[in-house]
Amino acid sequence: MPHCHTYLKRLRDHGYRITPQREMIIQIIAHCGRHMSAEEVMEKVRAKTSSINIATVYRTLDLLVENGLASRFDLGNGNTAYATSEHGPHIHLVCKHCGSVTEITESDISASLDRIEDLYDFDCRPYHFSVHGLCRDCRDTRTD
Amino acid sequence: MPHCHTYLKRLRDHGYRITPQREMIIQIIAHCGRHMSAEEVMEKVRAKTSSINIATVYRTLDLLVENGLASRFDLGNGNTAYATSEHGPHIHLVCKHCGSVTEITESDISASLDRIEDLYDFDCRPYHFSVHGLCRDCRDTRTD
DNA sequence: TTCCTTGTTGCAAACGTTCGCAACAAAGGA
DNA sequence: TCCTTTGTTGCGAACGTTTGCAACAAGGAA
Repeated sequence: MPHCHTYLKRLRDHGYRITPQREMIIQIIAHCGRHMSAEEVMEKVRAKTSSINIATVYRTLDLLVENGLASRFDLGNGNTAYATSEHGPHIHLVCKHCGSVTEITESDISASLDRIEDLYDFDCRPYHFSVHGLCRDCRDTRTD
Repeated sequence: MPHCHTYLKRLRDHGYRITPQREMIIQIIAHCGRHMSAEEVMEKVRAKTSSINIATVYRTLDLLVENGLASRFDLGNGNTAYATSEHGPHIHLVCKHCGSVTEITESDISASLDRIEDLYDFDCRPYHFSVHGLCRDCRDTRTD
């Protein structure tokens, strides 16, 4: 459900300027239902227009993350992905073997987050959060 | 409690060769009680001997992580740290504002890990695991 | 509408990390 | 002991990402 104008409004309300580059990048990640790497966003940009600089793509994605409009995920092996945060926090199970990513809901771990807040007086903001391990298929075929 | 010879033996038992470079890197991270970045390891190396190549430092740290002798931590803002895994899994609370790192024990979140395993049939291996949020001091001084 | 302020962009350089490759050397066998 | 095999190293190039800076342009004021 893309709401590009909502994202743009939020940015404008925060005092940021709306540029053609930002509009295009927001449109791309809002319309793409899944998470994307910066390089994938770049490719979509190139397909549409005379290429935006890659530094601008990174800066715009960072801007969205900083303002809570998108999430940044560490997919392991050094890869980073982004997605709009329409559905609240995203928590991922990343398989160390095959790299598959399973999305879970925050409520599945809320008990532990509450416990951490109580014990350590630490305000958990798990907007991007990955648990690394082995998915069922990979666990069945290896033992380490 | 450094047990360099234990680490070296484990590597040899796995079929890896023991080189002066590996001995030195293992000695450095085993004797340093806290987590270190690759660059910090490199500095310690330089202080002791005619510099080992940085690529060798990264390769050795990766080797230790892959063989369960060390852990790799994502400290947020793109920084990565390493530490020997003498005390079992390390779970960190990383403050998004000041970057402070608080170590917690696995038992604090074991209930959620068990729940994830049950619900998603996913074998959690949280040897390196970070929860991002705000520490008490930073939470008290800002609201976002 | 035009002007001005200042946030944003593109570029190029730099960063931390990884990779390919030829030279080297650890470890086992003769 | 020396030889052989092959895993490891150092080097340089490349990767993905971030940064500094001068030129540009969004958006408000006149």
